[in-house]
Amino acid sequence: MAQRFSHQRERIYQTVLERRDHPTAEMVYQQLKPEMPRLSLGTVYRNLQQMAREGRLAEVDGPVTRFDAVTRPHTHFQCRFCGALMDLEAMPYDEALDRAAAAQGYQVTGHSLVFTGACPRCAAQEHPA
Amino acid sequence: MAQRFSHQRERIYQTVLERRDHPTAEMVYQQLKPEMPRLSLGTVYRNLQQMAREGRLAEVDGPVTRFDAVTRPHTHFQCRFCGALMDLEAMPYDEALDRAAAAQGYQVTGHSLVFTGACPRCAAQEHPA
DNA sequence: TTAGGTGCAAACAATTTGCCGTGTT
DNA sequence: AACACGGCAAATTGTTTGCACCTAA
Repeated sequence: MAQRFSHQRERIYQTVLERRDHPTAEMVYQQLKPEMPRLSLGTVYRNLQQMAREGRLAEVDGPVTRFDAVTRPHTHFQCRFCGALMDLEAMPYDEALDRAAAAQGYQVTGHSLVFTGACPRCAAQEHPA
Repeated sequence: MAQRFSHQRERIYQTVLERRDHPTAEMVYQQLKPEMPRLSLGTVYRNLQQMAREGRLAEVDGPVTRFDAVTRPHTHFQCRFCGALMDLEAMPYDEALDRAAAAQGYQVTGHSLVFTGACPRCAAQEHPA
């Protein structure tokens, strides 16, 4: 019943932790394949999902699911030009938001806040709104 | 080049508009099939996507994409028990949020705010936190 | 008449699962 | 030894696309 140690799982976790770009299962797989040639994509999916269930990783949903090793509440920014998903500092209203939602009759356990727009790099190029 | 009138598209739009549960393509298809037996799921996907591009509908992403006829900024609540996705009144901090994110160096064009927890109905049943 | 729209089926892409051998405890 | 884990491939599921026909303008 209890969980056992697994070399693969630890490397998968470290990969998500070290990368700051909230990788997808495929991205993790591609990165690890060279050093673990027998690794299978199914294993990556299974472990990411398992760690997400346990709260060791956070899932960020979208057309393709991304994973985040930062589980404390924070905010994301998605660039609609390059597609990158990056972290933002916590919003000043974080707790106030949960309270406001709770006031509408819901039991709130958390929230997800994602901003959309142009990241500094893409904005610097030619991207007229 | 210009868009033409299409009976199917209008019924698809009305369906999303009338339902308040942010239906998926499949849900729209199931609802319309009885009255339009020759309707195809591909057509539903094509039209939903087209209307989303035009801004006539909003896309809410997740493992399965949902569609929303309310395109003015507002907030969603997702129940983690029954899976329902419902509207919340606008949060009091809506514009302040965009300003806070912009202060971190991004060109913000919008945001998505989704709360998670138990909806009133599920909370009323047996769902200890 | 002439694009745009539709139905249908095949193609795709992301993710899950069954099976069976392997590794941790 | 027991049972979680991993590899592999097949199966599911959500979504897109090619093509020939239909229809609004």
